[in-house]
Amino acid sequence: MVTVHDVAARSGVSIATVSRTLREPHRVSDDTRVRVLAAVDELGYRPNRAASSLRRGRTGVIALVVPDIENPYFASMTKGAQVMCRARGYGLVVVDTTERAEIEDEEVRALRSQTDGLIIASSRLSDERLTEIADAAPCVLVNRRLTGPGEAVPSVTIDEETGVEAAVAHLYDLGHRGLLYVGGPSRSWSQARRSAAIAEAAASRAGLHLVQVSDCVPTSEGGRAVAREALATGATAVIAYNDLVAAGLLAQWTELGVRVPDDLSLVGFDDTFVTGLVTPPLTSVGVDLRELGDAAVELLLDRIDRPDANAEGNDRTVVPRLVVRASTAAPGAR
Amino acid sequence: MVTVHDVAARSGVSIATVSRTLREPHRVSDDTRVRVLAAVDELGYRPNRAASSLRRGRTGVIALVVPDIENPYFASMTKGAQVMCRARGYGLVVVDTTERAEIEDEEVRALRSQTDGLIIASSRLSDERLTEIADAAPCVLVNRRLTGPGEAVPSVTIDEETGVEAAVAHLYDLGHRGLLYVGGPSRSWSQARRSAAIAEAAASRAGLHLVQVSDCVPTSEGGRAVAREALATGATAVIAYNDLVAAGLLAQWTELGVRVPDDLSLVGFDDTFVTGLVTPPLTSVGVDLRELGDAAVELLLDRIDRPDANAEGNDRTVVPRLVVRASTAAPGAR
DNA sequence: CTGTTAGCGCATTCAA
DNA sequence: TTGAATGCGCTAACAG
Repeated sequence: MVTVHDVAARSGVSIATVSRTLREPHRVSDDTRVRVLAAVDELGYRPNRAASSLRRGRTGVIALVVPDIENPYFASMTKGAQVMCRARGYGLVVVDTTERAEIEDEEVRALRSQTDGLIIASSRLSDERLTEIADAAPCVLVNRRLTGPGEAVPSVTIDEETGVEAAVAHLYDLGHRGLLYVGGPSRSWSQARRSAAIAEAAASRAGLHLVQVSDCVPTSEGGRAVAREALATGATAVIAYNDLVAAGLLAQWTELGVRVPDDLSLVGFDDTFVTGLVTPPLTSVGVDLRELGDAAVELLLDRIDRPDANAEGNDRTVVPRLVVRASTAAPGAR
Repeated sequence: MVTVHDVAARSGVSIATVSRTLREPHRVSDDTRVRVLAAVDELGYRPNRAASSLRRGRTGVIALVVPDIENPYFASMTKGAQVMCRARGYGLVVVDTTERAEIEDEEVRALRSQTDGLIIASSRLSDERLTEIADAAPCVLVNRRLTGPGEAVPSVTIDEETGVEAAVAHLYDLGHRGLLYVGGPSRSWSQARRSAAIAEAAASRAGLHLVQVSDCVPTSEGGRAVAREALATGATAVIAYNDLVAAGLLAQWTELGVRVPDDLSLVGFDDTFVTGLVTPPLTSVGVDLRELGDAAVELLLDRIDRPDANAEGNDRTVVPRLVVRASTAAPGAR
């Protein structure tokens, strides 16, 4: 292992100067700088992160906690976070909690003292717990906003209302009057918001009849499982909790001989790459997920790098857009 | 921050005993152990990883380097690796190289000195580079086996021959005689192996005519792009480089009015969750990807934990299985 | 079984 | 502009 001492010896300066050359290049003379950097290069020196962390009290690493990395939603978010971290010289450790609150709690507890900050996406934890955590370490929430005592916790959330409104408007304008919403897990914060937003968007439209099914497992299997029930509602348009559920519905319907969009229009959520995998390609509403990851990292790093910034104004809202593809059309070609 | 000193003070022992209680519980008396652990608990003490790493010369963290975390293939692998790491008390940092060799090279260079070991999946680097890397740090390769001087580098690979053979046999036995293989990027190690294996499997079967298309972009868009060309070959059965390509082919064919499996049988590769997203569900050949991640972590940690184990026998081959779903059938229902 | 002690490699005082 | 010296928190000898 190459250390500062080796570099110092090679370039004929002290270890302090080596360290300084790397951290504050402007504080050494041009001459020494080149000599030191040359030595660094020749020896292939890389500062030991553990030592540096110990001394500085910061690790240069942040953690991203997600429920399930296999879910395209979080995979894309992770990708965005990764890119931003690279750009800002931070390391990123990704933790998959397998959707379990205990694991999330445990991991977060461990992580907060070993990283410079946390991004917690779609948390399963209670408001109280999250407030505690944010109190102990820099923290950004994604898909969750705390109200009350924890409201100082910065967060990145999606403007579900706008997204839902666009989807409902789209279907309504096509002529649909019977609408079904296949909702996800009722404990999910996003689910609650989407469900409420859909109810509201529907209520404000004359003649639009809304039915909601809830607690669908948010996977394609979940979608398959409720496909029949969905048909039985007699709706002509269906909005699914996410693209995976939509894909499941679509697959099962196809097997049952129901055609989309001829017999039934279908809208997904999140606009993941799944939309392009199925036939017909799925109309979906969502944000650029990489951007979501990006934004969370940015918010967190700003927090860390200047902790004296005002705690207010630290929430970011991302507005989704409706991407119309081939799974929606006017009803009644039947 | 709570340190060993706080715990020591609280429990009336020395800092050495605190450390010992945590690392080698059997080497302290029952009495002290309970006292120390109680203090640890009350104070919420967690050993500082940076300090521990610095002192021990090990970080307790390994890195997993993948080309693209958004790819379901690597997402699933990551999940497996994550679970195994948790079980063995290691941290995992996942790095996405966005399919770029320079980034992979750079990241690996940085990572190898800051982690206890590396898992490099589907590397874009040259054999020479990989040999060098493995020389400098514990390293496990996934989907790549080095021959010659680097053959001591442990690896986890898939028995492509067996998988391909199963797929070809399945189609042949169904009665197909015109087979098309839509191959992936020619620089890919897996692609080369699959292509060769298919040629061989086809050659050994009387009357089977094989056509290969190569360098398809390994995404659903790539599949869509070659869909027409694939039809033009006149084949009655198609094997795609991976499930994404298969999904693309399927989607495009469906739009063109070609029915699967009635007009054409289709087999994917990797058996990812994409198989269940499309209609009809895709016959696919692949390994359990989580297991692949598991195996890689296990191999690496064994290497790390007992470095004196013989360097031989450190390769693991995982045998894929053919999962027959609804996208394959006898030809000529036409 | 337990305590004392000496660093791990680095960043940062403080003097020069 | 540079160098000498200190200690971050922890673990592993070693001594008792």
